[in-house]
Amino acid sequence: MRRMTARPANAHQARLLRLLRDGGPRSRAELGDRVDLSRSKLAVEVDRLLETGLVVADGLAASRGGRRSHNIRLAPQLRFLGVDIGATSIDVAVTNPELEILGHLNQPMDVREGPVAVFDQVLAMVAKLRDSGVAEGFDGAGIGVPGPVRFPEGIPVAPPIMPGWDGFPAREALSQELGCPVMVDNDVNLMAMGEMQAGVARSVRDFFCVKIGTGIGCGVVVGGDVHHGTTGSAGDIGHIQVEPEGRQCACGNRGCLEAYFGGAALARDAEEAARDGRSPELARLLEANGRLGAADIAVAASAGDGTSLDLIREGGARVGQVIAGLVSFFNPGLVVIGGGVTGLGHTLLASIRTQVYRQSLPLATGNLPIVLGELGQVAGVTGAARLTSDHLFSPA
Amino acid sequence: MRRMTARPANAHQARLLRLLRDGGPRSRAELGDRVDLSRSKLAVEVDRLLETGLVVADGLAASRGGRRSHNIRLAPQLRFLGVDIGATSIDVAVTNPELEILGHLNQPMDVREGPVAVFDQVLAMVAKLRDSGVAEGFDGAGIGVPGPVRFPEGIPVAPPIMPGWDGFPAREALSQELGCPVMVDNDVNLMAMGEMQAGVARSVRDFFCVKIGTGIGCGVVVGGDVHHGTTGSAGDIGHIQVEPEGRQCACGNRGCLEAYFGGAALARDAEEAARDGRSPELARLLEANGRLGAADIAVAASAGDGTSLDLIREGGARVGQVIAGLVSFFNPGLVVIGGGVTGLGHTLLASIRTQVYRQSLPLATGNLPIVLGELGQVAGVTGAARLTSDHLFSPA
DNA sequence: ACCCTTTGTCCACTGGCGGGAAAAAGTCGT
DNA sequence: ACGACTTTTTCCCGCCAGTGGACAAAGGGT
Repeated sequence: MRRMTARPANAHQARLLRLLRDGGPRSRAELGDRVDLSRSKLAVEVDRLLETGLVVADGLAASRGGRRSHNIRLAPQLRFLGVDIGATSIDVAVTNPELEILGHLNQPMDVREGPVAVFDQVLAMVAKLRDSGVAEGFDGAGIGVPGPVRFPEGIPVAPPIMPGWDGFPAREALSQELGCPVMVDNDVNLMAMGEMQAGVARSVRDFFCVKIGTGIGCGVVVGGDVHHGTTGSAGDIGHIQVEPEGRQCACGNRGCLEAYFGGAALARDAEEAARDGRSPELARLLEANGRLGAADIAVAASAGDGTSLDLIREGGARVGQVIAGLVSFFNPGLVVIGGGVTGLGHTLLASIRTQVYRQSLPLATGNLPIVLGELGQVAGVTGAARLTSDHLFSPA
Repeated sequence: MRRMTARPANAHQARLLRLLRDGGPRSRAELGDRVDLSRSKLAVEVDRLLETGLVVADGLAASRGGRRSHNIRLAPQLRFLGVDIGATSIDVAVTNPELEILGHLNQPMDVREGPVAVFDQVLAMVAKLRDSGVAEGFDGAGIGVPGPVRFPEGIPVAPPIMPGWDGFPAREALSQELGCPVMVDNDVNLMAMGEMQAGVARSVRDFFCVKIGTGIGCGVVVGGDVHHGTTGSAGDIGHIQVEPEGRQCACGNRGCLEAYFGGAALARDAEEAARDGRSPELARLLEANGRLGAADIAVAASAGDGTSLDLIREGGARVGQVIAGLVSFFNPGLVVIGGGVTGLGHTLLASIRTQVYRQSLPLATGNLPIVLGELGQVAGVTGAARLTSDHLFSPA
């Protein structure tokens, strides 16, 4: 089970591996066009990578009109594991070396049941994926948890919605179980990495990624790297105040963004509207399901329910208000909206956009796309796989 | 007048030059302790630097008990020029290679008079400094302007308070006049670099620096580098909304931070209080000076004037409210407050701190110092000198 | 067929770099 | 005051990685 995957010996090799990961198989010559190495040097480094087994030669490359050349590709049996632990569910996926998803499972689970129960569940899901034949062992795993993480160590710190996780040595524990290197980060940061790897943020170097799920968080990318902050809590925007002396929030303060928008607040508002009789549509859904969530509001809204539309618009305006401030501060090249509420779709997006474009200065917003994430449920696991592959594909 | 200063040939040399700049003269052996180079390699690189004239040998180093060694220092005749163009005044300073200020001039000047007039004034001040004998020519110059700058090109873009500067090729123009390389950046970014070079932010890698002068801006430092953002407008926090449907702001929106605090708003509020009869103290000062500024409010406040204290407290709370949000987002290791209103001192700081510590989560604020800048008026010019020296001390 | 292009391989030369040894010039103990 | 020991600088040799050119292999186009 344990698998000691080789690591590149130098920055050149690391560069080549990432090129092959992100651009797919190519010939030596095409690699040479991309890196600034002499032909001899390139040949030497590729040969060494072939020796370690990290890459293999296969098939002929498309001809460019001269001597035929063989393609070089990452060893096809490499497997990365991506785990995304959300507040209320777990995603686990296996990818090939190019970070394409080969198998994906999702299971509801409350993170508050604690690290032991959650990790048992994760391991069961991993076993199931393994049984399905997509992987035998893993060369690296990335885990996203819904709270701040002391980054290099991979240890959650003071996570508000994850009692029992504080200081839990997640990285160590899982590394033992899986027999491969493990990287841990905040789930929102991984979503950002996912969108950077395979989603809307490809080739954008400065952006942030707002995830609106049960809570609200934000992954910050500076110069292509995730910004963790001094204590690993960067992007924790759910408790920014949007209303002085506003609603009581679970964190103890008043008027936090999360007290107005995000899964929990939205559900509460919707249920209130259902019981008040303000929205017959929502009342009907509440009757049917026993409780309401973002998905129900989406349904009601698309059925033309005014109350639901108002809830989305008001929430979007609140989020937009916060984003507008952050855009002024950070001047990103892109803002990505993701998470459970993306089902609210264009109503939400329009509302956010209106607010941001109205409140920020033209220089910062002039050419600023605000878009929904492309990857949906696989953003987190893709980012997790990318995190661990970045680690594996860096000089030892 | 034109001066072609040599540049380091590789990253090792650049590293050595910066070590000598920031740590002062040292012997070869002490340099060897700091960089990971073999003795031979180090000797070769130092010899080359000696040949180019960027460094010189002088005097004996403090003995560590063996063969005596000579100190290596940056060529003492190197001179950097730092120019800080504020909204209402210009600072010009000349530094030695260690970025210590040898001569400093300050002149009031309204930036709205346009780039030509301002640059004439700058050149006059430079000439005066040159006449005073601190420098003959310059090896590099850094300029700070009070508005967004397209960074590598050194061109102001759409500066709200600087009509006539949009697109003005500041870098080119000044480079012609001074006969040396010129770097241009936002004045707030330079203040941040200054505090990082010689002030409170030494050895802090992630922080931001809020400058409250006529306007309000913020320099953002990530991993030791200034973050410019996609269009160069990162840190433009003066127009973050702090009050929905609040006061009309000059930018066209309502409720901007700058409409409540910062030099202009503060002066207006103070004059209003003076005329209302709410503050006899301020009325007296208004009578005496014809108008009021931050300094007058500081005087009144320290004389115990309640209205002035309230103004400071309320403004501090508003700034604190914005900073609290940014702290949650960015999770810095330090927040520096600088600019013209630092005269308001501890009343202001206390008010900001209260607000930030109350509104942000403990994980982000737990160990977060919020302090006044150390460098005051020389922060900008020091940062400007650092900017240009960083440029000069990087591989060609 | 012939020529040109592209790709892969080989090899000799160069220059950088590490580290040993010795020389230079101190400190410190006796 | 002298010798032993340290620290620093300088010199020098050998290793080896990387460069770039030559050459071979294997196509395409005319």
